[in-house]
Amino acid sequence: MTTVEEPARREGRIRDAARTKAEILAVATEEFARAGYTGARVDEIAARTRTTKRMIYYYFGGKEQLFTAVLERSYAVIRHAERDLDVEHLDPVAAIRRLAGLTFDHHEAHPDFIRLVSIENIHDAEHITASETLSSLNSPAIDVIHRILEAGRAEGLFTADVDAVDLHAMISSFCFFRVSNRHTFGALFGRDLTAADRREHYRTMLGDMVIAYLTAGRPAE
Amino acid sequence: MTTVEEPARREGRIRDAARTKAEILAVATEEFARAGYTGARVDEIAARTRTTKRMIYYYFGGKEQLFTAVLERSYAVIRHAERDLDVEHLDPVAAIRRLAGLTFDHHEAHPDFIRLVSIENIHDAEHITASETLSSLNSPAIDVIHRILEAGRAEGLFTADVDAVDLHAMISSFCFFRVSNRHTFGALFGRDLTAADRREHYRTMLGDMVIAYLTAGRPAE
DNA sequence: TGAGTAACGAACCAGTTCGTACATTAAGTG
DNA sequence: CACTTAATGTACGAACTGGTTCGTTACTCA
Repeated sequence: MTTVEEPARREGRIRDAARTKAEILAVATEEFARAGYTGARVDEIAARTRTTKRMIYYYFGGKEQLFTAVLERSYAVIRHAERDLDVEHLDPVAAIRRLAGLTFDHHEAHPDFIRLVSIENIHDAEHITASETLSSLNSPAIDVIHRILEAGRAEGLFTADVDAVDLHAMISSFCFFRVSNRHTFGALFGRDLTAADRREHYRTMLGDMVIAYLTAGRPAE
Repeated sequence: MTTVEEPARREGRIRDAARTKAEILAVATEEFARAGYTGARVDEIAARTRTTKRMIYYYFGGKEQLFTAVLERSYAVIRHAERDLDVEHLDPVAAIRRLAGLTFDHHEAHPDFIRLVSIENIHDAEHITASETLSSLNSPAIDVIHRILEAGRAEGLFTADVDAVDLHAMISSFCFFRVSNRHTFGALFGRDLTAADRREHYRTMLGDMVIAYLTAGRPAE
């Protein structure tokens, strides 16, 4: 152990700034999502890394900036997924249904992201507000929805003149709530909203709801 | 100050167990909602009370039990409001619309409760699960929805055979999200979902959405 | 090749935080 | 009025926590 090196084990372990930084971010994402901002421990994040706490401060500056970096990376993933939506070749009804379905899938696939957003809301979105990267981040999804809605109205399919941002809020709220509130909802109503065998049911329900809203004759107002 | 009593000031200050307990609960509710479970400080709660930290441990046992007590009291308020729903004298469509409206109003009126539920979800609802009071708490709202749906189906008004719990999830998700995620949503999309001048717009939108879903001819399935 | 620098680690520190031991006092009760 | 007990306040401590200090090592480029 003194003179003999263990090449396989030590490989790539030393002097890799990008890797160290990425590893800290990955572990921090898990830890913040698990325990909340205040509940997350810098020491714990460091311990689960192949480096030390010193490096967290070296690369990120502090706990607050680390959390902001975690949020920035997480939102970047979403933005990336939204850029690949590719639904505008479909007819408006199918396009909206597919968009809602993909939003549904994405929320289900990223529960850690949902938790981070919940946590950030508990802290009044102060990190997002302070981050130039995030506050100037336009969602491609809004543009997609906007164009689909216009096409749908042009074809006389959609009677409701909904705003794209509002529709996005409507779709997101169901997808988000289903994941974010699954624990309290399950405990209080005895129903697991994220149970695998009800997945298709809720996915369809969301699509039905949105399409029904967009295609229904507006009620008296 | 030594012999002369100040009746108005000292009135009801000493030896009032019920009052001390209630005051601790009220302050703790604010503090937990403000800072989260881990972020809330027992010392801070005590300081904002007319009593000391000793009393928190005397009456509640510890931070964890105090948080559970806060949740129990908060949910009791909801349950109480739900018992006074009184919408079943209306026709099914009006009843659902009114129920959705009242749910909407209740969420808007109790942002602290929303935050507590978000916080409890971050902690996987472990306090609710452990509390007998809460885990055995049936929501009157579900029964109300159930009966309205049956009436609506009997009258041939509602074509969709939605489950009451699912419809409750659908209504709640929008009401909840609008309050819980207002900070991140506002920061990212530049739209304040809780702005007073858009309140009626969203209230109507929710009602339209639910009714459209319930009355629409079901899509191919 | 050797000096400069980016990357890294161990140990430490000052302030905080939950919880408790101990002392005290108001209010019933016989 | 003694006497018991529920209710309350003070002071303290052990463990934790974010952040820092100081020193070391691998890489690179003149």
